[in-house]
Amino acid sequence: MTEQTAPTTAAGEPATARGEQTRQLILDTAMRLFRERGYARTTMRAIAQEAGVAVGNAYYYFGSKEHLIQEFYAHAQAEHRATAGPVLARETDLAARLAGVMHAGIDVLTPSHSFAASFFKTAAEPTSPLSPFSAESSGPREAAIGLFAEALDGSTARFDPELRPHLPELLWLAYMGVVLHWVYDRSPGQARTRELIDGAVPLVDRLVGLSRLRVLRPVTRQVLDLIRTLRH
Amino acid sequence: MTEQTAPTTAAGEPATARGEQTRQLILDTAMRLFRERGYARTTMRAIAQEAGVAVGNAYYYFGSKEHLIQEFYAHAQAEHRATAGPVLARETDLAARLAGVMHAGIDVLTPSHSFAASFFKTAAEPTSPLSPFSAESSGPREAAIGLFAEALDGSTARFDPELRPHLPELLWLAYMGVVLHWVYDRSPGQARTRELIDGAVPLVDRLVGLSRLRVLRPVTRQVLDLIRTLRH
DNA sequence: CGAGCCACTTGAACACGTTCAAGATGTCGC
DNA sequence: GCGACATCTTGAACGTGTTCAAGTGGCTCG
Repeated sequence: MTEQTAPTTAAGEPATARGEQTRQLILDTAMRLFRERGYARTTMRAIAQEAGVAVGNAYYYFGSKEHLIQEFYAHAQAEHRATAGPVLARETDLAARLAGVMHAGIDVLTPSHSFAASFFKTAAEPTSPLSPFSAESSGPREAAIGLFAEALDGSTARFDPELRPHLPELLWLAYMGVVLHWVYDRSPGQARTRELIDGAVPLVDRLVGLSRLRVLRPVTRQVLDLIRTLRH
Repeated sequence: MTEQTAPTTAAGEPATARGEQTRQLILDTAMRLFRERGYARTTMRAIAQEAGVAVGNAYYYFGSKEHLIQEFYAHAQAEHRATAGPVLARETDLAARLAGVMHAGIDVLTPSHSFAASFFKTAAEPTSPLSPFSAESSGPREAAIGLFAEALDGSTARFDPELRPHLPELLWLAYMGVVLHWVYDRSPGQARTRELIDGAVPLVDRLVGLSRLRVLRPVTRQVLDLIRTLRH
């Protein structure tokens, strides 16, 4: 269904106060039901009924069931920024800043872990507008990468300056790996993922520092060459 | 639907020659249609009709539409092994062996790139039996990891022996990253992914060799500690 | 105050994956 | 040959996401 043509733009934005209200009502109801029953077991009919509107009305505001998730996505992104703010204002150590940003991201996602898996399913599809690599997601993606740029620039860490242009994106990619782990993490409270962050961040910190080392210069160059090749 | 209880076992294996034949017929038809029209646009009704059987008959042999993909999955795994065989018999250089295994994997997948994306969508769901990390996939997964163990052991490369127990799985993980890139790769013939392999393999080769370096001993330890922590 | 317009709302209808009770087909023991 | 049993095979029916032609309501302009 989504295979041929993924919807490129969301359904119409509301133009009146009444519309805005209905839209919010449907969205809130959907999020509540998703959390209560999970994504798959929440039907569009149930959402409409609980919200007291017709099924077609939900489709007036949201192009598909997936688009309801996209809202959640954007919301989480904004919350991530807000939650990471204090840490970035306080810490100067790179490891602390990175850990802060990553933990903040997981903090925001945690209450939704149960249905984030289904969310992830559709997000994983390359043609889906929900994909973190898609053009439609470029806004939130850039914002997230910016968060890592900020974590980097506000720190006292020293590293090979050649790395600077690409490091934020690499860190974001590592964070995507963490999120991937989190999605699959069945340990209570996703504690395993917390351990992953706490273990991986010092490692990354150390590697970044090592980039100043002479022996590793060729490796750094090789990494950068690879990135440049892939980028065109 | 798959959210609550993912089907743990495939539908009944055929017990008669007739059954085996019907099963094969349905499978071949499905694969043909998947390639022709893509996964989403191929309906179970179409498969049944083209195969000349009733819709319910397909469900007698395959628990769901996803299970049809699982067949493809297993088949590709076996083919990967076969395709990688000659390279592993010929080469002794680690980089050449790794590149051989990875290129062989992509070779096998390439004809199915168009519908592998949809395949990937369901495989990405953590609760899906199709997930490369799932218990149901442990057979193919172990086989794939074994392929990398073989690539490692048959090579002349030297590295920190402490790495040996974990390296095959790490290499497999890197390969999963390559596959992920391939799925998203829209360049003609997925040439970009080939470049990724050719660029990343020498890098991995070099890093593995560097593990013997004194300065990097702490980093190696840190990596191994992290892995051990995550593994329990 | 009325006509026209636009934003919104409705719910029946559609196509799809999936289920299942009923039947058809073969095979084996006697 | 024949009954009994396991192995298939059938297609109508169900629940789902989604569409769309037909409304409904309130606002503006004259």
